[in-house]
Amino acid sequence: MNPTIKDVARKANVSIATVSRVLNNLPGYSDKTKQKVFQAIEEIGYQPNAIARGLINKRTHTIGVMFPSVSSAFSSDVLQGIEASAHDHNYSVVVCNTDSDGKRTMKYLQVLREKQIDGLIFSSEVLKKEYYAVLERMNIPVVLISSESRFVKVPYVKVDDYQAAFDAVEYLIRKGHRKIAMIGGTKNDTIAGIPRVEGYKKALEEHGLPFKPGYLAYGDFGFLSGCHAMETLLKTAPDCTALFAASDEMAIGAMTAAAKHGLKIPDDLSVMGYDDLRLAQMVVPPLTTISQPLCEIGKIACEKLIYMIDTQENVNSRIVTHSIIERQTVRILP
Amino acid sequence: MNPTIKDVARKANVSIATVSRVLNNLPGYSDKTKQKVFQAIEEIGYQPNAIARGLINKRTHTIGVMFPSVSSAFSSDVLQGIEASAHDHNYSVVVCNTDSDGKRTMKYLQVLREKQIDGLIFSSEVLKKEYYAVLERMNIPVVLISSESRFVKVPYVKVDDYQAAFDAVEYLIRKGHRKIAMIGGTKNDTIAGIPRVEGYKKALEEHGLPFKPGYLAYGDFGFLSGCHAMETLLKTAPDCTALFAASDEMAIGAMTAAAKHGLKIPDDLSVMGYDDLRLAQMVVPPLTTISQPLCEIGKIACEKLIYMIDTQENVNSRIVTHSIIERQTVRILP
DNA sequence: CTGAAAGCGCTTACAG
DNA sequence: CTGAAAGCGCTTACAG
Repeated sequence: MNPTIKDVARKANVSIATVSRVLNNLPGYSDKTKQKVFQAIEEIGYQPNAIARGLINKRTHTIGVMFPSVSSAFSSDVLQGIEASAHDHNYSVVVCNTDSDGKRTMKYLQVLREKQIDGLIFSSEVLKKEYYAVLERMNIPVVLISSESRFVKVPYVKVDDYQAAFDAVEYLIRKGHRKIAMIGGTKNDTIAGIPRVEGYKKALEEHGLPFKPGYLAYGDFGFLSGCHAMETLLKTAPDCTALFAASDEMAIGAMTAAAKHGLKIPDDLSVMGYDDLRLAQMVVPPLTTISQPLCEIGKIACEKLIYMIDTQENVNSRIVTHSIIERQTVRILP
Repeated sequence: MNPTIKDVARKANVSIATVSRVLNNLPGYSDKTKQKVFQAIEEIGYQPNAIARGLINKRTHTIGVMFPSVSSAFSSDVLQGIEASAHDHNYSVVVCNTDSDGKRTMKYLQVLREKQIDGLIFSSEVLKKEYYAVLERMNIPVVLISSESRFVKVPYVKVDDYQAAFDAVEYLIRKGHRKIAMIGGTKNDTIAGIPRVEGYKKALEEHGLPFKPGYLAYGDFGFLSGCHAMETLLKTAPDCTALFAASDEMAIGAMTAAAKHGLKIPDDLSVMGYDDLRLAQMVVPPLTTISQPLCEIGKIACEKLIYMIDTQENVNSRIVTHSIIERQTVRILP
């Protein structure tokens, strides 16, 4: 049995109320009692019971974090940031893997509610009405990562995918490319799929370049899908000089497929990715790509969440700046 | 204010004791009351408060997980497995990032204790005496991942690194290689450093091959260190035909460095990695490597932990089987 | 089958 | 400055 506040009270010869006061740094005791109490705590190795505390305070100092998949490079970097910030503020984080499954998500929302978490970070998925309904009943703050919700004003923090894709393609154009193909992510993905394709189209348009359907292929963000998409593009866009892929994995898949067909990168084909995974620096040649400050996104989201918990005030969303990491897969066209 | 058990008791016209009974599926009420209670629960949208429950039951259905870094490929895959298994058993998992820092670890141990977690999974680091001392006072079960502790009998689940390295090198030998170099991980790392080097030496020895110090270089498991180590080996082991690296990242770094010097892989140099990261399949040529079932390791560890929590019994350690993933970086020597 | 009451380990008015 | 007591939302003997 772990010692309780009663034990220290007895040991220090004071009431539990007094012990509680010194524990919580409240006013109302002499220096002498304070010493006595601390000594007693020391001697019996007392640690407060956060559960009992939580029952009264209605604060658990715990937040929930939901990812479609905790093991993705994206999630794990974001999680690292969240954890760091949470720890700084004395919060714990419980991780939930939704598998992008509605039932699982609802189940999780329920257990998080029962466990009385103080707030929730919801990442990389659309916040369905159904989810929001329970969040509302839980009456806890939520912040979204890489996602927005139109019908409610929940703050989000994310990169502007549309703009980032636009910038990537414009970068290619500035390097002299006119025939630029793209491999999009999952076709109807409203978060990382559609906006990036739109940014691509917009960049072409602004620079007076025609959009040709044959120049656009789709994958699912994964390596293999990048290989396949490249095979397609080799037929439908044989004359393109540059390629923008909506993920590093697809970009690398495309590079692999291109190499199989004897294309040299960047001499015969320039390639740009999106994500800046660790592996982007490891491939040959190293991949030029779009970088999102994932760890920082996690930190910012967590900070916003804790701010909302502490103040009960609302908070603004935040578009975080992406950047172009120049490496060696883009060639300057004369 | 969320509704409490009192509210449903009032609504259903029964005592809170009765509500509690139907909630917990205990015997002692008529079918009619059961219906009434469920109806009341439904109507007012009641959810039990796990904190109040935890205070009495001394069970929080929460486990802690400590990693040196949650964002590493290793940790995130293991975490995925842990989360999956925990969820299946109705446990939540709170993640802790120790940064391999003793103070941070102790701090975390303390908050986990205050939060009354039911058990702990401790990954990829040596369980110091200091840590174990608080764990003992917490009186909760612990299981280690990819780590063992000599002075206490805490169960672990891991791959046999010594054996895995041995197998890798033996594989190379079977393919006809006699001059095999190695890039070891962090030199004094007792978990993933030393054992792999020992396995390498043992395999050479068993096959009557001499161990030459010049054939062994050290890195820190990272990509860059692999590049550097390869540069060294090119001088100290210019005639080697095969290389075993203690991590995929180092293997790929070595491949990159070798390529810079005009070596073709696997024609001029065979390479074997360790980890089977996603990127192992993406490099050209795809890397032959040692695979650990990370997700499964996480699951097994979690299952063992929950078993210990439930039964209070001890549990055996588990060596999980690694495998050799044959891809295209090892050439058969005539 | 059902309820009143004690108690889990704390915090917080309230009274002195 | 200090303590007795109520209460947070539950569970669990105990009595009926």
